Amino acid sequence: MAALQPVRGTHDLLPDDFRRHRAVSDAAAETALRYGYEQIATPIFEFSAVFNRTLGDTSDIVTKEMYSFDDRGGDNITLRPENTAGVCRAFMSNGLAQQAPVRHFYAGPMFRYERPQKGRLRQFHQFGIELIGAPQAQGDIEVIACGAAIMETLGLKDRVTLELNTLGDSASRDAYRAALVAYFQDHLAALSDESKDRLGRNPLRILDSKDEGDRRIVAGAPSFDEYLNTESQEFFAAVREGLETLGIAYALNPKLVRGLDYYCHTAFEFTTTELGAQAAVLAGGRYDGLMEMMGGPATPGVGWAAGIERLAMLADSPAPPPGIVAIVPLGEAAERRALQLAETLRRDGLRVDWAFSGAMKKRMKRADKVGATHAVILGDEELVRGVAQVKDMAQGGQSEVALDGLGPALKAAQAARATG
RNA sequence: GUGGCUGUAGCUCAGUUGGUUAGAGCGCUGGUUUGUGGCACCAGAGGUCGUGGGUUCAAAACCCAUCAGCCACCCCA
Repeated sequence: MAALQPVRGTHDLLPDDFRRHRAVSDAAAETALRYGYEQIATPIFEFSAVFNRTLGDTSDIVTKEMYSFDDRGGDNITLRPENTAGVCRAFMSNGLAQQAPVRHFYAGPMFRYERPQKGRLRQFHQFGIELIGAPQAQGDIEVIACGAAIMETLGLKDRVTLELNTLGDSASRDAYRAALVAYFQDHLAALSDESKDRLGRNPLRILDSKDEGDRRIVAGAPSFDEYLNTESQEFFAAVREGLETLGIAYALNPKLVRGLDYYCHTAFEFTTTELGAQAAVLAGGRYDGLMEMMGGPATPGVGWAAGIERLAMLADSPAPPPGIVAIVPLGEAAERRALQLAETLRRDGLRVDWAFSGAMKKRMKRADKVGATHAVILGDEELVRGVAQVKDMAQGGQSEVALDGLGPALKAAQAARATG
């Protein structure tokens, strides 16, 4: 293993990458704030039980993808593979039930030991929102609307589709699950090995199998509609009606299933066809049973998580930060003066770059390379007179400006340039 | 975890049926005289050919292993 290689499935975010990354999370945060959500941060690691209990002990995430280890005190710790469980844990730890309903959003790294692919990393970043303590369908609608608004802000509205399904309440789901298991048991021999395995862990997944043989069997499987009780049907109808009221287009996908055990009722996913197998770009649902699974009081919740890297790949590349200014001192005295000058300009709110060495030509070249709007040329002669030559890098023109008031002058010049 | 494709300078890639000092474009450095970038021209630096074995007189090219990326499955954001 090459020591200078990053760990498999991780990568560095260099300025260009990071700008994309930031553009996505900033846009999402700004939108979430407008929906009344506030940012929180939970620890990157939790006691393993937080995830074991909530994600279901048969899910792939828990059984083979968690980064778990014993710490020096002997506690079993896990690097968070997702953040909903952590947010719920925080909700209970901090007694936030008093303030319910509570609206939170988060952004940060998650860890899953998966086989890397484009848009699938071992350390990846999610942005997500959670609405806790709201059992009403309005909650589902709001949360989806917020997701849709973010897609729109990122310019992805026409490049993603919202897929929607209901998993019903736990009574409906248990009944359906039992019926499905019974049905598939009868056809066990014809099922693919993978689906045989799924039968024990997550039978709903078989419905979405890509295996030819499975599909034939699935065609005759009982349909969820027959098992959805009135309450669940009404709830789903309310969600759909709300989305229609808001003009949010969606496609019903009865095969849309959640991988994690805590979901019920609404399940949704914004998907794209532009990222290969990694189609889901923002996905979530309702998780009314989660808090109880964790040993707390029954508390309803809805939320979603979005893959920041995936969105960053789809969204337009943001422009680099504008308006940097380059200082070009000539000679030792000027060099010393430049130190102060740079500081002053920075306090005036300008972005300042300067090469620490090199002849004028080299420094001018650098000024050009970093995209400076202006070069502030400071030589011995200017120094005595308390002025600098300010060169407009785009126009090529140059004028003399007094060092006092250089900051405001540069800002004015940049502003004029930006508008003109 | 399963199957497949790929791996040559900082980047994108070329490298004929294994055969002398491994190439290009971009980028980088320096120069085209003195305190002025972009353009052009000239010159230059930079490569353990992913890594480790093996076959061969000879391997970047063939074989094996390993690591990494990518694709599909799987899983999911």
